[in-house]
Amino acid sequence: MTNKDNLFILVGPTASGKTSVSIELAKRLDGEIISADSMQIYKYMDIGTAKVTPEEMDGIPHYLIDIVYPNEEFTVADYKAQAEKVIADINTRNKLPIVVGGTGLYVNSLVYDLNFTQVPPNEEIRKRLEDLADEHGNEYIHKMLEKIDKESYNRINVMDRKRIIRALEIYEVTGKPMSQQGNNFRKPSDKYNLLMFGLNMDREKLYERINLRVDKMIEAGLIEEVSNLLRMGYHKDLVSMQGIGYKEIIWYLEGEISLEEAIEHIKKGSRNYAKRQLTWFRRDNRIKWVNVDEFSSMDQLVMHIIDNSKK
RNA sequence: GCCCAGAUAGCUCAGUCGGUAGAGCAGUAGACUGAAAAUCUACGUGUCGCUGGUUCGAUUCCGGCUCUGGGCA
Repeated sequence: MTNKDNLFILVGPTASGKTSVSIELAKRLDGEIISADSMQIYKYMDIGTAKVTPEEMDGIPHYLIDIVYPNEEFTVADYKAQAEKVIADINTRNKLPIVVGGTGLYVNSLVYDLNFTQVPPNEEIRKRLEDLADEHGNEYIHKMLEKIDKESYNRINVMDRKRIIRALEIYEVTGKPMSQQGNNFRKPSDKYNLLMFGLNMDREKLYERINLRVDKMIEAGLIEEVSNLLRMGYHKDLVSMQGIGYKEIIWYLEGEISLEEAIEHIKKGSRNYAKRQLTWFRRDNRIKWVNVDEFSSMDQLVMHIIDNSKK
């Protein structure tokens, strides 16, 4: 009955060319871009996150980039809330919102039936459970989970401390097991007129592009970017500083590894990450995949996507 | 030219007192409910350099050859 908001989504592994394709798409579809990237939200972290530059944007509005300082907390729930607001706003102006990014959980927060309103992280509880696990082992807290939430206990591996703790935290705060919080990760949201496209290419080519891009980041001054962040007081164990490219350069700056080793680590980390991203997106069968290699020009590629979005 | 040491998984190497082999890394697949570039799980067949010999049986022992290090001339 009521017209649903439109939402166009472009996903893909790191270095697959999302940025340039999205800008081209936005120009031709009268769109505006919303990033779905858990690292590009941070200010001052530009080179290592391969953030769009103002020149590349070419006048297309971009949202959810540079929205917090590297020492600020930002979670999926924040992402979902802000992104939904921006999407609604773009729709009321009769423009097309285009979500672009590689962070699977962020994208899924928009396209699956999830709500994150119930239990914000509680550092006190986490610390206490963390200490318990340190003292008695993961098995101990895993057993605690078994008693209160069998379903989550079966789903979560003993070694996955982070998720065990989260499940216990939710129970402690609400008195209800995590598995009964009413989120349905498998149920697609019907909130939008949705179009999803995924960029991909041969694995070998993708890895070559990743390796090359890491070299370019170093040339572009990644080391300076990281030492500036440290100088500004952003500490190495902040979530933001755990990003690929940042933690490794910090190891190098602290003399733990050579620059060459750091670069290899960054390349490997990025390759592994790209693979994990693909695992995430492959399971969503709403995504129409586009093999970048099959197109000889950006123009052709973008036209192909636009043609397919009309069907 | 001679002497020595190697040659085993994509890489670095272990091993088989003779019964066709296994670690680390790389890689692959997967999970993901407020850290997600995080966190976690699973997955190891390769003419054991080539070629003869001994043997019921050789990647393993012996000979020759090729290649790679190192040394001596």
